[in-house]
Amino acid sequence: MNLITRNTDYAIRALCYMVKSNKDVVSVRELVEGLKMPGPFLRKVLQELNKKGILKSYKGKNGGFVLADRPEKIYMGKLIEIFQGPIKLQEHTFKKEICPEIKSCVLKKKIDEMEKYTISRLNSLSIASLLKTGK
Amino acid sequence: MNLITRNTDYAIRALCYMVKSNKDVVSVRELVEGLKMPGPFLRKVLQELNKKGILKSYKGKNGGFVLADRPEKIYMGKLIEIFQGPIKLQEHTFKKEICPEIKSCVLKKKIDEMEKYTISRLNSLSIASLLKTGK
DNA sequence: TTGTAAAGATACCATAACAGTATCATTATG
DNA sequence: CATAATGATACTGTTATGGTATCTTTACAA
Repeated sequence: MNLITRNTDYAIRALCYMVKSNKDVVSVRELVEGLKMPGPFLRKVLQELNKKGILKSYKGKNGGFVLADRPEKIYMGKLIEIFQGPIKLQEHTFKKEICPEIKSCVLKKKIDEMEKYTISRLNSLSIASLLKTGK
Repeated sequence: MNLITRNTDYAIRALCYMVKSNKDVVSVRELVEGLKMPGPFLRKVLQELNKKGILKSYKGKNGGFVLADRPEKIYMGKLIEIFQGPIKLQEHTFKKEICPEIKSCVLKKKIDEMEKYTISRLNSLSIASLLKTGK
């Protein structure tokens, strides 16, 4: 199972790298060199982050990407949602057609509990908090 | 994401059905009629449960399956493991080749925490506890 | 003693999600 | 105005999931 897929993962690492780099603008080329990721894929990821307002982009020579907000304000929950949609521990299964006893389904209730816990955790975890090493 | 895949789900429902039926032996045919599941697939699921000691099987006419243990002793964690392998919220991602900073990776630690929580929950949830409705 | 209704074993198949590539257009900058 | 960057989009390979299909084996009951 993957709570976090590859594109979300790349997004997280790229954002961390950008914060640590302390530069005005960071290009895909630089990120690829620093992080050993497949370039075209990472580009697609960053374009998506731009569309969703996490990054700002600058085209043309010396262009690149910049965080649109402080790293304290960028949460894992949001990033996951961007690339994977709403966070769910269980998809499709608990629908009427598949699970006729959905209303009384104890399993569904329990999984919903776990889901809430997971979501709240992910929503309290920011890029900034990932960078506080040794603490 | 699917904490529980279809085969695990079918296994859970079949086991619940068998407990509620109060019969000595329950055949696949009966389960298919009662639960509206694809027969061949369910058969494969039950065969697996038999191999793993969750069910006992009887071949031949009037044959079928019986729980090998009390429903209080059959846990979701175990069922998931049978069909999906060890429970993981995150696979493959946190390996050296992909995540060079694995030792200090804060994200990994946080996800490991969530994983432990989830596993402990699933391991405290038995077939019997799913059947205690209204409580 | 034999037909039949069950499970056992295995091989095969369709679909969708994931991970990634390839290409061409657009836009700043020097 | 060449070039180095992003924007947009279409395509592709692989794998996991969710099944089918088929043949074998076994036991009961008439």
